[in-house]
Amino acid sequence: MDSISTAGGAEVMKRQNRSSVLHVLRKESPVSNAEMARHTGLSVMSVSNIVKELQACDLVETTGSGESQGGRKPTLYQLHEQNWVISVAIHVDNIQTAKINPQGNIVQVEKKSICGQLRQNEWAALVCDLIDQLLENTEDQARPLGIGVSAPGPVDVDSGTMLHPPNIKAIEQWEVAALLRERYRLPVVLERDANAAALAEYWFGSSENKSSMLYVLADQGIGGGIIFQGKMYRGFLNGAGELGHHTIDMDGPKCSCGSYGCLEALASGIAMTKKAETMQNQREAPSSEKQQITLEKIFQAAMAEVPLAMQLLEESANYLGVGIANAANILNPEEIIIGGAIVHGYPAAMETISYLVNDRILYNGNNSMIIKRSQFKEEAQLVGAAAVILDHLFSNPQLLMK
Amino acid sequence: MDSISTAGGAEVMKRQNRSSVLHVLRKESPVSNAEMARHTGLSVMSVSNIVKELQACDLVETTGSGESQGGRKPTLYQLHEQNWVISVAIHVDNIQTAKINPQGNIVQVEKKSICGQLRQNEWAALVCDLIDQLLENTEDQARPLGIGVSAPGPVDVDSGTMLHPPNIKAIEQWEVAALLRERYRLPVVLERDANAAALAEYWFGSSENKSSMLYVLADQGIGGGIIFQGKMYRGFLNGAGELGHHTIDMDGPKCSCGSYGCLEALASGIAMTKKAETMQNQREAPSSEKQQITLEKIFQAAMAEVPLAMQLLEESANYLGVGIANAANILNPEEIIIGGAIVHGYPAAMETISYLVNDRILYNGNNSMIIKRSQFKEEAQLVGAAAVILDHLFSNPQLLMK
DNA sequence: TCAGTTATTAAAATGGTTTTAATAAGTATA
DNA sequence: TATACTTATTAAAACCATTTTAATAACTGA
Repeated sequence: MDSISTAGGAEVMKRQNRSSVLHVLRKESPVSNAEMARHTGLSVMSVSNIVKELQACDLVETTGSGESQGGRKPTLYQLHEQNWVISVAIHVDNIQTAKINPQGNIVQVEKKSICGQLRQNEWAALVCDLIDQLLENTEDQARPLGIGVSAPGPVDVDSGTMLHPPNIKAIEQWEVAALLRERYRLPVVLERDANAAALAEYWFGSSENKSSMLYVLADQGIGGGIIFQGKMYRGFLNGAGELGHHTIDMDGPKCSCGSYGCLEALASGIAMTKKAETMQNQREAPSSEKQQITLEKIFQAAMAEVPLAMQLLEESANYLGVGIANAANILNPEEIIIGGAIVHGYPAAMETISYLVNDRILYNGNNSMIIKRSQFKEEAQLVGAAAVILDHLFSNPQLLMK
Repeated sequence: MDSISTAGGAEVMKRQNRSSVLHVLRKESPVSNAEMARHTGLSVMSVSNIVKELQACDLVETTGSGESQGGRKPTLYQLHEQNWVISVAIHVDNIQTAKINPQGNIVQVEKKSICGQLRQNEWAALVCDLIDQLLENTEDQARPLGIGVSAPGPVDVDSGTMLHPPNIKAIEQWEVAALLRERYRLPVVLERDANAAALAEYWFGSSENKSSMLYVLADQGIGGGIIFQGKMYRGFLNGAGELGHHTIDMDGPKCSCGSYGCLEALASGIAMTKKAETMQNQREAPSSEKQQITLEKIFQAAMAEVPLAMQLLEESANYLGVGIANAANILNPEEIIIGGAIVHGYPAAMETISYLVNDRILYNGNNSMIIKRSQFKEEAQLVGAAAVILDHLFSNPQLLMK
């Protein structure tokens, strides 16, 4: 059976319609039956029945009644606020877990920093510990609905496996989804971090919910996530959106990936600190006391208007502008959201980037493409992991109901 | 109503199922009811009924019976070969029209070269003339099912309007779809040329029908089309796939689009001829008789192993390799097909490009990404326009079935 | 207060799909 | 050659989520 096809009988229809209603509830809530009917194209009666079903499963609640549109006041509904999912964000140097409700609000967070090299089973133990902490003080009525995991790429989404993240040597072929599914008996979905962050922004962040969005994560490295037709586009091997590793200067410096002149080798936090170190070495005697340079310090220096720092950041913004314009010409998204430390630590970067992208983009009738800074900062992946599992559950409502 | 949503009742289900069957008939024919049921996920009974319906509309025909799989021989079906659509390919210097059947075979072609500047209404008259010629000697039983039009971008697909093609000055805001729909009383769809060529390759060409494909058209200019989950991805303003205008060398030459170092400014046919002219001028006295350089002549020179020509083409292939690798890292397609004069006039380009792409691509487990040369040459857009209208009809079967 | 609008609900009708069961037409093996 | 087993097709009945129709509820504005 073709996975693309949506053919089928009443069962398929039922699933699609419940999925549609759930997605509308998430996007438009609080919302009335009548309005949901307009959004989904279903009859009011069907929506009414479906909502009643969802209420019976404690997935939906009433939030009072809305303004009259000239007749009887509508009853408004939303996804039940007390429901929550478990969200896990695996980073190179820390792990976060959280309870997050369907509105994308963080109810509780647990975090653990990681010093030194951990083995794979130590990572596993840590993740489970943090989840257990979330579950401990649970006198909630509501059960967790599922677990979403965000992790550095590459990942195999289908099997829920972390493959071999370049900056976490000890992890290889870790079937994290299977582990958690087994242990907690819940639906589990794994997603690459930039994709998760993209979905966080699309669902709960600065996105205006256009049908296509490019999310760029500009931090120590540079990655991205793509939304096509309201859904995440992962590509063949979950490698879509790796715009950090596209060449914008064929004569540029060598990149960690082996190519030359990649955006990441020119504009990333790592590239900037490396460049700053080189400049420092040139100016001071090699034997003198060296100060450890970090991205954070570059931001601070720029805030203090140190010319070299400002120049470094401005250069980075320039490269980002060119690179993002490239991606925009290939993808032609309706909306671009830029997140990560660079645009938050040096807000002026957005101006440079916006200018360059608008200047270099081929098709942009009436300058209608939107380009914005992300709403989420460090918590992007965490909220994103929640969005990922919620998306999975809403697209497969049979996992939630009955 | 959200355009993304597939919610609805029996009517929606019916349309989706007929659409699925039609698409399977196109992809897998000749094919039995039972096999179609497996492909679509529908019951055999439903497929049987739907096929019977399609037969009644003369859309499907039997092609005898297939091999036994251990039981009764299956009756095989395919889309009726005698049906056809009208295909129109608008190029900068010529117009082609054709009758094309659902198997993608060209039944009849008409072509008209264009010398000098035509006005918009002259273009219109010419297109209609060529279509009329197709319809003239029609003692066919079957009527044409619809009209597909391929044209240089930018185009507005929704309204079927050619906006302002940079190389056809006289055309601006030409509502070509409305014109043809009015005149011939048939469904009409307009598509950008590179997208049409991409669909031609995906449906009828070298594609192995993976779920995602990047098609690159490397000719005088450089463009592209993207297939995503088996469907064309157009982007916001139908501008997706414009990888000709992404920068691969920030210090590169100025491009016609205003940017610097675009792939098109470095690797395209126009870029090569320009470069060849410059070299010629440097070597000869400016007053001497100059030979007009064309892309075709460069290919011939390379065939004759003239070093300069070979170097020019090899350089172009190099740029293409880098540019396509960039797009591959952003899109991570399962399959890349490269068409246009450059890879057909200089086949060795494929080796260079393949090598570079495979070398520079970030995620490519087991080298499983496919990279191939296109099957279609000049006729790509023409066949593509047919694919585009067929796709439209198959996705909206109510247009076909009474 | 009455006419007009919007929202919700109940019961019946609808309509395409699936199920069940029967038939048709092959293959493989003894 | 007969028998058992497969696979494909077809007909009638059952199914089931949706829509339709009609009635009711609740609010606005003149």
